[in-house]
Amino acid sequence: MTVWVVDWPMTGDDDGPRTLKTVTTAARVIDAVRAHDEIGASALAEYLDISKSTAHIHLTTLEQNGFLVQTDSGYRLAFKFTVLGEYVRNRSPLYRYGKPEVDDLAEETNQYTHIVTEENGTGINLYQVKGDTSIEGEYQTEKIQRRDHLHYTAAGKAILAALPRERVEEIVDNHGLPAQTANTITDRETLFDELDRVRERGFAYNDEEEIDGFRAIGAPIRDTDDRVRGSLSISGPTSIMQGERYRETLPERVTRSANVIEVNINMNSQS
Amino acid sequence: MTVWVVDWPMTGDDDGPRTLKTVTTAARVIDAVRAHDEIGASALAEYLDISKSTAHIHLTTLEQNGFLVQTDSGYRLAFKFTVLGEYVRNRSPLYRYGKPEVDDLAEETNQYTHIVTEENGTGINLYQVKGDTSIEGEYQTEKIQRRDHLHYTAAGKAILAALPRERVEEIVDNHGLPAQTANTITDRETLFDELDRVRERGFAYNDEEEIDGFRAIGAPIRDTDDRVRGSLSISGPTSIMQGERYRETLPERVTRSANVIEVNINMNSQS
DNA sequence: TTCCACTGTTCGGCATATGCGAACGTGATC
DNA sequence: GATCACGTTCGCATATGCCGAACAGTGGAA
Repeated sequence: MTVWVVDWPMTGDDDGPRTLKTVTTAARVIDAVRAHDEIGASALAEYLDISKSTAHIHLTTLEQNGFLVQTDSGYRLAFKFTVLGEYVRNRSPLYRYGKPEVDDLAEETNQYTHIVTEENGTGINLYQVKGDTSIEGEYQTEKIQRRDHLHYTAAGKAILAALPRERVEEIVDNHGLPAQTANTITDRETLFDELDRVRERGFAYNDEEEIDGFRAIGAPIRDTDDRVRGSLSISGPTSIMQGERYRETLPERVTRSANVIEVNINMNSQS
Repeated sequence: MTVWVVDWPMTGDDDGPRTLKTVTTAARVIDAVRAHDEIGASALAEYLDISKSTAHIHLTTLEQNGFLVQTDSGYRLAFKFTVLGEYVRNRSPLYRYGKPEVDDLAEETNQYTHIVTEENGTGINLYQVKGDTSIEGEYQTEKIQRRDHLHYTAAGKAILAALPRERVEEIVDNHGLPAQTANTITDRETLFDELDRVRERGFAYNDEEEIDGFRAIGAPIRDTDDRVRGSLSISGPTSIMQGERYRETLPERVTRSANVIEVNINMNSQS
């Protein structure tokens, strides 16, 4: 039975390479603050099983360095993360050249469109636009704030299919194949069979594997060296994702956009 | 002569409260990686004046904890920052309730519109939309990736005017009043006079104080307790920011949107 | 090819910075 | 006004972070 980490893979303190215990603790503090939205020294000490004074000095140190801000009732993550995060996002050619294409695609199809990349075996939602006919509510805005498993999204499967098999094995080892719906692929061999089909087709389907009643189509975006940089995907309720539109029209459209992004990235290619 | 820190205020290691030296070093590593986009152990060691082995263990520790990723030619900031940053942004009521209003305002006026908040005495660009008639190019996308001084933007001055005087003094002490253009206010008393006028009017002007040829109008967004949460502002070339539009129409429109945001925040007010 | 110069990586020892517990200060709540 | 819970400070013992030196791997130059 494999065990998978829910939030951030490998929170340090392994037996592997030498690491700095204090820094790892600081990272745990950041994750704890994130998990609680807002937290004080005492609660943090209990949560992380460290002394109150240690919790306190970690909080104040992180505050001094701009990672946390103190409010009336505790500490929370500072906007420094937003600024740094926006820098990281804009640094990525996938985002820079993908964004305009996502905008076009969303407007044209009126569906929820997003661009995804992979880091440490999980999917990062780099950009997304909801078309008019797509789902409403909190779902979309929340999605970009978290990492997703790759095996139950169209974007994720498009990426997995483009990775070398041993890398996929490693990812499955680390993160497992948790089910989201009854359709989620939870078996290793079934997943590899599916990835074969994705490679044949050139794009991936997600047929109610993440959310009941929702389908998606994802196409990979590759390097000149054929390494995946990420993927482009489009999703919506099954009611509008069916028939020829689902089998032909949308896949072609998504693949075309993915190709445009590839070309743009590779034209302006450095790094 | 006061000295101001350009990037992140107070990079720890003060004589003030006890802080963790190792964590502060890790923070310096993060800033260094950010400054270089990508960096290796040797270069980092030289840049931060630490030993190569220390640089190495810091890099690997931060990588283990998901803050850095290793590439062919060094380490760079990971998308973890993007995910955390997006969480922080969405956590902010100012962003959640401000975004739709910014979208409306930008579409209606066709100008560059943004929402700003303050942290550690600098302005954070939470959200921005460029209208059709606004400036083109890299400027807009870059702005959200950095912090700005508050004294030379309309949004910033709107915030400063709503802060208690001692807080403004403190901010000026820490960050100074560097000039951006010939119009930038660089004198302390002139600034306070200007802030008085902003308070009288209820909104702030930026008359080519940040960029030559560009004006802006900013209005504060307040709490129920009258504490500033941030501000809303609109900017554009002087050619379309003049006459009655500049003196009356736009200020009224911006102030109205700011009020709408205030109401929405305070209606759903917690935290 | 061989050499060199440059990285990244590992190791052990010493100094010290870290984490703890206990004590203190402070503000709320009953 | 007493009690509680929290944030904060203090000294101390020891774990641990930092260093220098040595080792390994890589790429280029001759």
